[in-house]
Amino acid sequence: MSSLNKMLNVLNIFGPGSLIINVDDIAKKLSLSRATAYRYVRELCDAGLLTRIDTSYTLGPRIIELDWMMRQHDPLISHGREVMADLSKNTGLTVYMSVFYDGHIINTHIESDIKKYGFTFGRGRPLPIFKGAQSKVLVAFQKPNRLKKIYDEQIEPSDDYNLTWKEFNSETKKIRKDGFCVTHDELNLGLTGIAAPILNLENDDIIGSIAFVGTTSAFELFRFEAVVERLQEATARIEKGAHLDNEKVTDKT
Amino acid sequence: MSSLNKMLNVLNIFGPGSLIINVDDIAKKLSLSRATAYRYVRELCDAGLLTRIDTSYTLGPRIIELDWMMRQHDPLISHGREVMADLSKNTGLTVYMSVFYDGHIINTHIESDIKKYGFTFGRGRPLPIFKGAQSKVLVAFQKPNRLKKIYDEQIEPSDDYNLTWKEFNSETKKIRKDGFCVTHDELNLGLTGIAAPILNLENDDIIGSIAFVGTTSAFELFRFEAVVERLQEATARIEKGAHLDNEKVTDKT
DNA sequence: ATAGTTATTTTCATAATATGAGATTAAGCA
DNA sequence: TGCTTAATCTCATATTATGAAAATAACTAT
Repeated sequence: MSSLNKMLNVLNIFGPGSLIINVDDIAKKLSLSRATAYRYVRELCDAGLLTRIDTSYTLGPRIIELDWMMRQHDPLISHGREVMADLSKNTGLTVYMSVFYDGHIINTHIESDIKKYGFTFGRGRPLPIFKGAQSKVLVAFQKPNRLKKIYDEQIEPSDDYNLTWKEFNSETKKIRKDGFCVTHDELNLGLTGIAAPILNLENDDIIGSIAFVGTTSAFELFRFEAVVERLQEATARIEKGAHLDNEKVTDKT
Repeated sequence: MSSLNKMLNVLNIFGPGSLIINVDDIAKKLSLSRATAYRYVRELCDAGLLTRIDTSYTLGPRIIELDWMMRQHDPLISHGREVMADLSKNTGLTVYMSVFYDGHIINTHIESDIKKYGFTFGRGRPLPIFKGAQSKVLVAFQKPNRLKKIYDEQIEPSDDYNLTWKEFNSETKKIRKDGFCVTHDELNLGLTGIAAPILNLENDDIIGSIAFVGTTSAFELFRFEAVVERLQEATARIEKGAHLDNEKVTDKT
């Protein structure tokens, strides 16, 4: 194992339950000498990924700043923010934007009347790989070789799922054919979600998803087709916006 | 320079204007061989700090997830969120929470009617070290040796400031005496800010600040003392909440 | 599906540096 | 201003990071 790898492992020991750690504990947990632990911590502090609190260490300001930069320049967010706010305002439902990133699914933006949701389920909230409308859309639209990889690595070996490759394959095929996905009670009891993909217009790769989420009884008020239509209008607008950005960038070169 | 340092330098070249970079450019910018650049990028991708897009690389999902974790477990945010939302609702002003971190000042939470503010000035937005009410409060309440260090390293050498140590010292002393700070037009023309410190009740160290920000004309509506009082009620509540958390944690050990 | 292209990893010898134990210095605190 | 604890430095040695080129893997387009 390289020193680079060992140093980056320091970040892994920060989690709920241990957010502030002193150097001796870091050394112990990663089987490093005190001197080496101090060296790693110093490098990470210099980079801003860690910071000192009294005589212990915790995650640093650089993380917050980098996330801000990512948010500022994310074309999906900049084109989707207002669109999503409108959807939320007009329906009273919560609207999520989510992405697939290295085999992980996370929310990247939320628009909701309920402030608490923004805190708990907002940007950065990890989601299971194939539960809930967002996740399923994001997975279903991956390229065939990726789909297989996801199944082999994350669905098949997991106790949370009980899907044969055939079942998985036909479920994703249906989602691709429909162009959206509806789920009930998969992430939270009593909640329904409807998600649609955001595609890259140049090559049809999926780059994100938008979802309506609300109580199942709230959804009973709506005409299903109308909700899907609104969702797809929204994704279409975001797709076009991101596409235009792309053209501008490629023009420069 | 250590390999650790060189690897972490890769993160520095991602910024507005260059958010997606290919390995050859990384190698060139940091004077690394192709092989080494690939090695660094691989380590950073494995850690989730970078991620691949097509054949280039960009900041990764780990940053978003780490920020989410920091937000979830930040005692100031969890105790301040609702308090701040109430302040904002009752006044129509924007309410900021900010912290001092390694010589940098950043916003960590915002409550505002104006959604756009949340995007642009929200969590992660860097602030100048001694302009605006938040920054000034956060600096003024630092311990004397830190105060001197901040002046020497960031105020005195900067063209943005024209303060002698004596002036700086008396300005911070006044802020400490008042227990709050008011500024006009320092960050944005036409805006006024009022900030108060959030202190650690055990040792009186400053751990953050809360600020009202709004147009100067909006402030004319309010009785100044009443606004300050509301602000200090809010900081007192957050201080007590954080203090209780602390006691719980120390009880465990 | 397959060839052709480009991106990425591996190999290997060597130079560079990461490492640990203890000594030294700096920082924090009463 | 001392006094305690945290952090850095020193130095010899083992470890590994490095670059150039070759091998492989991942895409693309047919």
